[in-house]
Amino acid sequence: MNIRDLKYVMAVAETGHFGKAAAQCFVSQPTLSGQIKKLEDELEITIFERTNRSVEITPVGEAILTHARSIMEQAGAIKQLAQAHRDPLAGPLRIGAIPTLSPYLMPLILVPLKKQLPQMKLILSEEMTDTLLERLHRHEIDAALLATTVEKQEFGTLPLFDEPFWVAYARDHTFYEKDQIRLRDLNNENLLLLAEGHCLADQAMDVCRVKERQTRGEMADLRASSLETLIQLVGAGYGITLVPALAMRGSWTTGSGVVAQPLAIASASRRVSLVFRHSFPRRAALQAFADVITDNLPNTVTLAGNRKRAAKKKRRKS
Amino acid sequence: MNIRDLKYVMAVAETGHFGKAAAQCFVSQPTLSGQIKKLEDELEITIFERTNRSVEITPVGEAILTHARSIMEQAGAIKQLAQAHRDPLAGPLRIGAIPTLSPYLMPLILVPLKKQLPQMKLILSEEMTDTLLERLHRHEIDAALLATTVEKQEFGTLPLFDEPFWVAYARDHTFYEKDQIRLRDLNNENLLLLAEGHCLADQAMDVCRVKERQTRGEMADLRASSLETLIQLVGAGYGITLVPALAMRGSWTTGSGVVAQPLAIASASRRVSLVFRHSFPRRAALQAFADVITDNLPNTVTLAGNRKRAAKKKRRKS
DNA sequence: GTTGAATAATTGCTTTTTCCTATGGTAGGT
DNA sequence: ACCTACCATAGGAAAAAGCAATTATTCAAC
Repeated sequence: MNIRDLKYVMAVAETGHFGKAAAQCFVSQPTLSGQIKKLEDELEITIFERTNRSVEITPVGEAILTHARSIMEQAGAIKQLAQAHRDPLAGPLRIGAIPTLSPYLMPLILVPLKKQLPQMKLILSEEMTDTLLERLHRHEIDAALLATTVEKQEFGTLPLFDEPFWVAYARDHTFYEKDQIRLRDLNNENLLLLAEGHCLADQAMDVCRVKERQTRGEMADLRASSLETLIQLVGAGYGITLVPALAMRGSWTTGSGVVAQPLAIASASRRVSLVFRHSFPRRAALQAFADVITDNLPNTVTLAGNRKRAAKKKRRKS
Repeated sequence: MNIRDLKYVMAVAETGHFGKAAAQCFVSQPTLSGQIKKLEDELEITIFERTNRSVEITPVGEAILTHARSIMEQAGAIKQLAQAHRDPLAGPLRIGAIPTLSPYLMPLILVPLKKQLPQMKLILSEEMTDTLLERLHRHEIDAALLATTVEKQEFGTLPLFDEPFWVAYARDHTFYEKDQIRLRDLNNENLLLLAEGHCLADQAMDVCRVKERQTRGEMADLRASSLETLIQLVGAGYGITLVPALAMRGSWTTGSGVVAQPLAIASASRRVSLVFRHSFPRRAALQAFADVITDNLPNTVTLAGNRKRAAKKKRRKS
């Protein structure tokens, strides 16, 4: 059986005429005749009772017609589905992001995204790097916003921007007097960290040249579960910490008694990238999404690699 | 698009493996690969995201799968429908019969029919010859039991049996004394007829060698609308009439004051046939139906042409 | 780091199916 | 008696689907 054959049957049933049905299907009359006959032979039934003068559908044929119509509907639905999804920008894009990035980056891009790619729908999730990679592997998300380099061949990477670390300390801390804070200034401080698994914790230790078990001070075992909590600990005088630049736009920056300033350390930044499966088919959607991000970043971060900051005014006019 | 292709897609989705899917569909892996690719090209979408290691269906693919499953179901339904109707004896047979035959023949055959062809369903209608032929032409019935020969090329005929006419008269009629009633005996009688359109009326006139307008006696304009009414008129002494042999089994034969006996006229019979469209596909069903009729007739009628009366006792044993 | 196993894609060729043009045959109408 | 309208058939060309063998890639194991 064949969808085409069913279309032929429907045409004959509709027109009551093999010739007209053939024309309607853009084939020759013998072709249509043959296909109908083939189908009848295959099913071992007579669908049309025909004489030279008339074509009448049999009761069985009538019953078949009902199902044939349903099949044509479903086939049409498939084509429409394909049509709708053909624009790779359309359809939901499942994005995961790390917790030290997501709450600060998303507010920056959601509104412009709506404007620039209205047909794109985002499904966001917020998890730590390892979890995101696992979910990416399992096709549960389509791409992940990470701040670590990923080596696995399975994945590809779209570098977005470099995000400097700032040092955060309580207003009454001695750092408040300094113009520049250098690496050696950090060495004597109690570096507060996020919980294990957060890449920010590793990166902070990396910048400060400490190893996992060397965390100093009485709060060595105290690790915050979120960046906001971490800031509160800093404000309470438990120590200092490093925060990514975009987090400076968080609500905590005003009236929390915590001050932050850039570090005078060149390497003190993390590269944020969009990581995806190489096999993911909608590369264009990812690229468009990445472009929206890089187009809408504040100057506190540096665009990565070959990216240029877009001329925003010009874009708005067009 | 093609039902086969959808089956391939479903197999891949099910197994997550092109090779296994191919085996499941009894084709080679390259064949299946090629067809999937063709379908993807045709729809301009990616249905499966594949690496050497894994095959994952895309969201679009998943959506398509739903419709594909529905299509497969409908296709299966069509095959089942065909299967059910493949036995040409099965399925309803729409039979029309003339009013002077139907009420007397049907009681004889309905029970044996149920026994011999339990899968056959009859839809009966009772109308006069012309109406039946008209309905046959319009495909409203599949065959007609008639007592007239039909010339139209459109129709075919299956002769069944010859049914003699008997003469019916009131018990106090002079015929009651006669052993044999011949043509000349009829000539002086008032021949009562059925209403116009009934073939029996024409045939009775034919047998008695009278023409339409020559009907004799005071009741020339009185024509009965049914055979039962006709008999009542005979019983009331309005005249005589001819009745077909099978009608002798009717309820009127006892206690109505009407007597019937065979005519001593060789040609005084009508041939009952099954008439059908040449284009009607289920010839076997008609033949089987005809066989049931001829197998279950009383000896008052003579089987037509090449038909033999079945050995009933033997048949019952087997 | 090289080899091996697994697996989908590609290639080249064969078989099957579909399609078209031309022709045949039949029933109805003029 | 011819003409017309119509579906069926025949023969050959084109397209599609199929297969076996090979290639390419990636993961895993030694």
